Amino acid sequence: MKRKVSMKDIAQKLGVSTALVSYVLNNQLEDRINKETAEKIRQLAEALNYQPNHIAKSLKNNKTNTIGLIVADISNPFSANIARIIEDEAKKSKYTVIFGSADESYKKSQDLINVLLSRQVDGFIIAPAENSEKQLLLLKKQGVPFVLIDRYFPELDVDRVILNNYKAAYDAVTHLISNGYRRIGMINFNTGLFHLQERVRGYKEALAQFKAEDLDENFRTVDEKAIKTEVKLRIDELLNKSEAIDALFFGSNNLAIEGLAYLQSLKIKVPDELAIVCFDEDNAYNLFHCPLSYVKQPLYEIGRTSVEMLLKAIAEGSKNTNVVLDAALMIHESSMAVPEIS
Amino acid sequence: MKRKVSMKDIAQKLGVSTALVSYVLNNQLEDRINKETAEKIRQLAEALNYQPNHIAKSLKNNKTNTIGLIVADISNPFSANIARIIEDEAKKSKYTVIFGSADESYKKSQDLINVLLSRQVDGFIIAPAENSEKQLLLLKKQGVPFVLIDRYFPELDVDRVILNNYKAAYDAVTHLISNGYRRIGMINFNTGLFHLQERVRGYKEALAQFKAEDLDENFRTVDEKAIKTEVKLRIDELLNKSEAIDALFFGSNNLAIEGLAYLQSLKIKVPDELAIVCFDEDNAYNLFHCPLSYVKQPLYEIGRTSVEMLLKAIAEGSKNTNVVLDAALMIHESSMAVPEIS
DNA sequence: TTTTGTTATTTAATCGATTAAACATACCTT
DNA sequence: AAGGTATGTTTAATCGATTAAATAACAAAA
Repeated sequence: MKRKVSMKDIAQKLGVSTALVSYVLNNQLEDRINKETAEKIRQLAEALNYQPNHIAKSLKNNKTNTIGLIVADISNPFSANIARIIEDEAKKSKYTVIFGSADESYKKSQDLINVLLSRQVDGFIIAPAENSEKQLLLLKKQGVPFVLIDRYFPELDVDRVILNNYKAAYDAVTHLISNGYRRIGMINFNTGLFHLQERVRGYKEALAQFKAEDLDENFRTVDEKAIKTEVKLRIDELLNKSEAIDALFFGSNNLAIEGLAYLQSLKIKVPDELAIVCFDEDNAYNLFHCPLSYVKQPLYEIGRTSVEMLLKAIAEGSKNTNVVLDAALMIHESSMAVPEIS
Repeated sequence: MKRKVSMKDIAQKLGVSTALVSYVLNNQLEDRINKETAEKIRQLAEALNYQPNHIAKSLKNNKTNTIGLIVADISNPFSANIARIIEDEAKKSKYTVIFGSADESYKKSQDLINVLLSRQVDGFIIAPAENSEKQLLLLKKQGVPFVLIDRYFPELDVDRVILNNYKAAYDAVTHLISNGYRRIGMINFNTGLFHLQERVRGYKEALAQFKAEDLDENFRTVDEKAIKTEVKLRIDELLNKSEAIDALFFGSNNLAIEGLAYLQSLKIKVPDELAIVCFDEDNAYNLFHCPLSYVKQPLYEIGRTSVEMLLKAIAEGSKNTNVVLDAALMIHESSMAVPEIS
């Protein structure tokens, strides 16, 4: 790669100091600098297509204007959508985003954090992996600004933008109940991730309204690593019980996609044979034979708010702000069958 | 953010020079350095959790070990999947990825290139926007290493990893023909992007096998900015003709998703009423009422090869290598109806 | 004893930009 | 004429690491 044009090049060609070039190109000391000299510098910079070396700037300023974004998997639509929003928001403030996928592994997450730290990112936006409390605590102790999104640890007092997962699930299941469904199943990941537990809590709390005991009867979990096979098994279980479920609530978009694909292959009619509510939005939902009800996360708000909070934390230090956003329940046909009178 | 530990800190605490610290921590001059001194330095570095300042390193070495990835839109599954593969491949060689979405705008694309260049990325992987030939040519003239993926400009002699789009489309349509379909429609973007034109060429060439004239009869385009509304209009046109189409080929995943959602809402039975072949893979396809045939791009190969080529171009200069990969036609029910005998 | 070699470490320049402080010149004032 | 002020520009240190070249101390060879 050809050496790029530096301030020194400009300075030498014009017989001035690099300091002067710097002042001019940064519009500093404007009232002191000779207008013609300034103009000459500007013109030559333009002519040579001078691009400031951001690396040198960063070294001097101890500021890279870079955000490290750590998600579970950038190829997951949820992560990718958030990434896009964060990218755009960051750009508005002249920040650039470096991303990494942690794959639900706290080891990978730690590696990523280290790599990005050594690249002097000014702060992080993190959808943390399970068991990563310790590394986050360490990050906090080091005074590194960061904001958690999506996932979090309730006992960890840090900046975060999260969903009221409990309420979202509670509302979804209550909606099913009020539409007459009584044997409502839920499929969730078998995980310690708190935000997913909150969804379970919301599900059970809603169930408890009309069902005094055995709230676990129709609740199933699948292992994140064997999602394809286990979702099928769990659905089979729930459908082949003596009292088969009449509605099913999916705890995440991944689960919904796999589950719906299986229901499709079973030719199960939604909502007549089974009502459905999904968590998260997904383009894919539009291809299903029945318009799907789903819990819609305010992605834009999450992205916008997290960037805003991070930039504030970078500038003024963290205030450990806890922003809780509400989901919207998007109701469509999949949860609205007129209950049969039997 | 607390100031991070530097080599200077280590050097001062041990009363040695930073040079020595540098040599030790980089395992250089190993046979010259006193083993005990080396050990002391290593231990202190460990104890203080020293992380090298990659920015300083980059400035000195004129090498950032960073790849700039420019895609159309990181929130598009195709881009997101590629991004993930590139991330993993880059990591293997200790490279980090900065990404940006160009949104099919050559202006945004140019801005991104400038921002990433000023951040001294070592090279780019670019899925170029329409009309961006000039900026790519400039990049080439500046000696900036880059590899094009997905899209390309045939007259531009640069490194690239592309699909044989012509063959992919030709095979897809030939498959439909050999299954008895004769009135085969195609919906594509109204665009100058060469790779999409190649798909059209493949479609028409295949049609030409049994149809001498008016290859445009069942070909329609939609504007990228009005995809939702226009896809519906075009499908209506193709279905409401005096001789309605009996098969439909979508030119991209976006088009397929929108189109299939509309077909779903029209309750059109696939493949009985209409056969379908899509371009690109998408999770969403599994939710459709009929397992879909689609053209599968070798994403992993594209990602792996592009990173490999870029790193080689960074190290040794570009060889203007042109890698053309073949797609796989994944045949499922949507294109396999037994043709009615009439 | 002088030279040569070996081992261990430091010095100092460099990467490209930033910026406080110094310097230089011209012009006013009293 | 001495001092002050405004204008215009340069000097030099700095950010954190790298690395060629220099240095120092000592042992071995001539």
